[in-house]
Amino acid sequence: MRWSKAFIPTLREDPAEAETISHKLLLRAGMIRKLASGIYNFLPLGLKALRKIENVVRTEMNKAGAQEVLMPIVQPAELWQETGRWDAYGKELLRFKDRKDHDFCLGPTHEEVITDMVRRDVKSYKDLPLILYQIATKFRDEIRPRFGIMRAREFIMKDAYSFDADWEGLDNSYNLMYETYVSIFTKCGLRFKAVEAHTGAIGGDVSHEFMVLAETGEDVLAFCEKCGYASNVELTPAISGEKYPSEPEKPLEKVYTPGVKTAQEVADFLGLPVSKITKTLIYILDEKEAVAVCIRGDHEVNEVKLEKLFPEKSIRMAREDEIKRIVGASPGFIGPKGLKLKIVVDKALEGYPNFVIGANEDEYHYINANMGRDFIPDIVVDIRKACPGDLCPKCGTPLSFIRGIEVGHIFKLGTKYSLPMKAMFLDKDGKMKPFIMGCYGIGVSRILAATIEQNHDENGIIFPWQIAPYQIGVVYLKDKIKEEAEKIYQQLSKNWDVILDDRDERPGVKFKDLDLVGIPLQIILGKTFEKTGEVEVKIRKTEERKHMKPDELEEFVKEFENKA
RNA sequence: CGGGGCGUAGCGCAGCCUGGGAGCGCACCUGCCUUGGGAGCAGGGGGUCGGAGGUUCAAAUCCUCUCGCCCCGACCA
Repeated sequence: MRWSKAFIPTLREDPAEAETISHKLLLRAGMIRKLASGIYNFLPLGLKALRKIENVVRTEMNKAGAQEVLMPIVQPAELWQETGRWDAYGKELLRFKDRKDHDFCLGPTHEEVITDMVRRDVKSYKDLPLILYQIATKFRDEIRPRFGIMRAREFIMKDAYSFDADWEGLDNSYNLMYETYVSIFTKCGLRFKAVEAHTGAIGGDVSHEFMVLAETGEDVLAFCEKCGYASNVELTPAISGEKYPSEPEKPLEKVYTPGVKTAQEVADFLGLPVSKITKTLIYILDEKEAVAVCIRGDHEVNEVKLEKLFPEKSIRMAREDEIKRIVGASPGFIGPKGLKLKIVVDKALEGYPNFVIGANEDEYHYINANMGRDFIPDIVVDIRKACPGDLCPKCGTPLSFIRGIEVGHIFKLGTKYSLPMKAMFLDKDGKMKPFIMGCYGIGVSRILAATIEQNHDENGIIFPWQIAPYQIGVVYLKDKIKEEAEKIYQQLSKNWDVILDDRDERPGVKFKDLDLVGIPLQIILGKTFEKTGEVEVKIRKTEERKHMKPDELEEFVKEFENKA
């Protein structure tokens, strides 16, 4: 491609709408433009990068024996009603009616459609296992889209579904996909980690997330450097590494704590560490029952654990007015003593002597509270998020924590969809059985954003070789040497994606643009070329500059590619 | 859904409080000049000031409504 002919509208300044690095750079590099909130156009350069990612995904999926299909984005309500998700899915499912007044939705995921596809035509165990996938547009009407294509409403996803005759088969398919994902993300040049994960709206019991490690990630991962254990903190058992000193129980004392509400404020007011404060949160179950959850002030409630404690029930925090009505005191002054609610106490309070609790009376707390003496919990369980200082549930080593961007998620679904949709096959023993399913997603457009979050510097994007829209950029700085640049461009284009900056621009502009869009190798013909006949090769990532004769380039690029 | 902010040229913004010429920088076009890190000079094109209604002799500016976008919150009391 010649830059003079290319539609690559780069921007000198950061657009005001962008907050995160990847969002700013995608806009500035002329790869995407917003059409509406959470809905983006992909310009040529952005699409090219996307295609590169798709290509890696497709190649590896095919290698694993999966077969590509394409399913519609518009889906009939009937299928969603079969699994009950028409009602269960909530507002993220964008629904509408056609001219005949029939209900449809835009597909946020395709379990129903694929299950329907397979149940119509797969009748025998002989056709199993079967793994089908597509790379397609999804629509989820996110509550708050943000960070550009990182959390968009319309986005590109690779979703795969496996069908097996039994659970062993599912294990095989699942492991196969796990390995395939490892090679996909490795080939994309990403630093990532696979973690045990929460299954959420898709369902099933086992799942793993693939997380690209980046400061700006929305998820937190806990992992063990020693044994390799890793999980999303939503799931990590909280095992305290702290040993509480045995300390005689002091008498309970009510203290006046005017205007201090948060645990930190209470701690500061009383001159105690935050860990000595407890906070009591009120949750509403199924819109009728209230429960109190009591944890240390320096800990956080893990609502996924709460959900598991009360399966099948909807859970939300109580509003301030509800708390006043139920407890008779304001948030910030709630405590377990004398509360006429079910009281869930976090395990970290077991054996913890002399802590502070709210008095259930505005402006007052109790100090020197002791569990068992001053209040009796209904349940003592692990209900908090794991945090630094906690121990690995597998080997007891202190855990490490890191932020990540979820780019892949694989699930063992079992019969969650096949059973309600009556997707059955005839097994060896002559019996009808439901398919044992798995599903496997990769956020293709999100990988593009995640790649940039992980690979950039102050000058712009630094694309990994495998997914760079252009791998090589050729620049000449004087018209006199245009011919030579042209020759190099022609030559290298036979094997690689090359862009020739033939614009009538000053050198600075060309260099800035090349850096901004993140082309891994820059071949520069300027002063030195005129003098010595050697071109300069700049490696974007390391900023190394090498000089060589034009006929050495091909060999150099091959080597560079092999190391990438 | 709650709170906050913002909509003025392609992008970034000023002007609004205190009503009366629609501006600045970048980008774009023409010419000269320049050519190793987003040059300089001169000239030029481009706007229903998000939309509707109202107040006024007069509205980007004041009032009402509306649409869109961004941020925070909706989970730590």
